[in-house]
Amino acid sequence: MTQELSPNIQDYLKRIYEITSSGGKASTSQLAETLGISAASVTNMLQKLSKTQPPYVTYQKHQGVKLTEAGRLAALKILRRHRLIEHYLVQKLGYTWDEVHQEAEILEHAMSPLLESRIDAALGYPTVDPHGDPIPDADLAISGVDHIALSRLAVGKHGTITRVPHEDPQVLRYLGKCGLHPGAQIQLLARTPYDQTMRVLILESGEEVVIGPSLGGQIDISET
Amino acid sequence: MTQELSPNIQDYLKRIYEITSSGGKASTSQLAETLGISAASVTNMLQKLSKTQPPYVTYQKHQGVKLTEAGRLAALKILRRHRLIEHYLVQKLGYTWDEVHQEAEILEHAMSPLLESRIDAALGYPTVDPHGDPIPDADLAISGVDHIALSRLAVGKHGTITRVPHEDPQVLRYLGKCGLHPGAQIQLLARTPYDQTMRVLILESGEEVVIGPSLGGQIDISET
DNA sequence: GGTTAAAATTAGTCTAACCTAAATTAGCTT
DNA sequence: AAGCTAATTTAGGTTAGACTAATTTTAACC
Repeated sequence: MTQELSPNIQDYLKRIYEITSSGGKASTSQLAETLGISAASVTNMLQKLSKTQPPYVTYQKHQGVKLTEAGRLAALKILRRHRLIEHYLVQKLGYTWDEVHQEAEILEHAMSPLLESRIDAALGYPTVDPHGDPIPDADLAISGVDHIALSRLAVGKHGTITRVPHEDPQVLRYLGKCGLHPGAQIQLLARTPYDQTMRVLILESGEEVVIGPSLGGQIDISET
Repeated sequence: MTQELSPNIQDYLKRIYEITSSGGKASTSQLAETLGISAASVTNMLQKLSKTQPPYVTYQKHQGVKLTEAGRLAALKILRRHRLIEHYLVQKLGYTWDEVHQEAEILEHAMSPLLESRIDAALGYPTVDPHGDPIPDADLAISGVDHIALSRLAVGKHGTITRVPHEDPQVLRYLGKCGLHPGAQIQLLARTPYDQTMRVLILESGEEVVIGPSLGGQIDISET
């Protein structure tokens, strides 16, 4: 049961977790696309992961996959490592938040339980990573904060950024330049009816930023 | 030419470097033994490494291998990462010197050039790792300190420990308990003629330790 | 200089991932 | 309800790196 999973498999499980965390199933083509491999390869792996003892996913032909409890725990374990590393690189080694995802993507697979706990302690047992994503604790419990997508915030309302997308360095550099990091106070000034583009006021700097709907859907807010 | 070498190949090159650093060639069986794989697998790999463009080793049937310049540089690159990691884990994350080798063995393959330089800077550009092994600099230049094996020190002479073996945690815990770390001042009190066992005085603590010849051959001293 | 033991090599398999090309299925549109 | 298209699966092949078993080479000894 607790035989070490290959880095490869861990990546699959992590990706399935990310895709399904907002509900539903992960499709073969979604996985193929985001993992950068062919759909045929994904099918193979999903079949394999559904036939292990215990199975890590529930799979039915043409229906996509969901994680089993074993799969969810394996995904959380690697996600914890990923996010701890991101936090550590920013806090202790002077990385910027757009540099850490790629680095963590590799380091997460090279991290022993001891290193994990040392880094956790060195950071003071953090609960979120630099992008605002929650870090599962040592028992893999993960906090489900309730936030709302910026794109769903009502016009005129105030809020605090809680989470931003974490993968795309370009997006992160842009957000960073605007001051749109977790903790930043904002007010939604307007939303264009036609294309849903938003005008956002950043309270700290008093500056105004324009955010499109697709990016707005990936930024989370807690209303204040 | 500068296509990334696989972790596997890096391990081979590193091992060949370690075996041949005191001169001579690395034999198939030495490599098989220390890498923990079969001799047949090693032969395969050596043939492959001697046929790359550029070749990483010079290989002739039944004659063992030596690194080419390309192979030496690749080995030093990974050795630099290995030793930087060891130093970092001890200095910044509270590891003991017997814990770091295994950890570095894995992390070295997950280390980007950026991480390497950040860790190097965070440590103040160290020149030796916790076991006294020299760390190649960013240009892969490595300092050739001249030391002598403890087992070759003349009886009665004083010296400073410069290097200890780095792989075996048990040996390291023992040496640590004795106070036999790089920098420690010692005097060789006696060497038994029959079995070459040595009595060593540790000046700092005033304690006396007995060291066998095989361990003594792996501890380096600079005479004082 | 021949015998033999140890070391090294060859030959042939195996597994984990990936791939492409071909076949099948699901689900939408008429 | 038939047909079409996109998604998915199957079939078959590749590569890296390991293995075992069988063979060959080296070197050492009498």
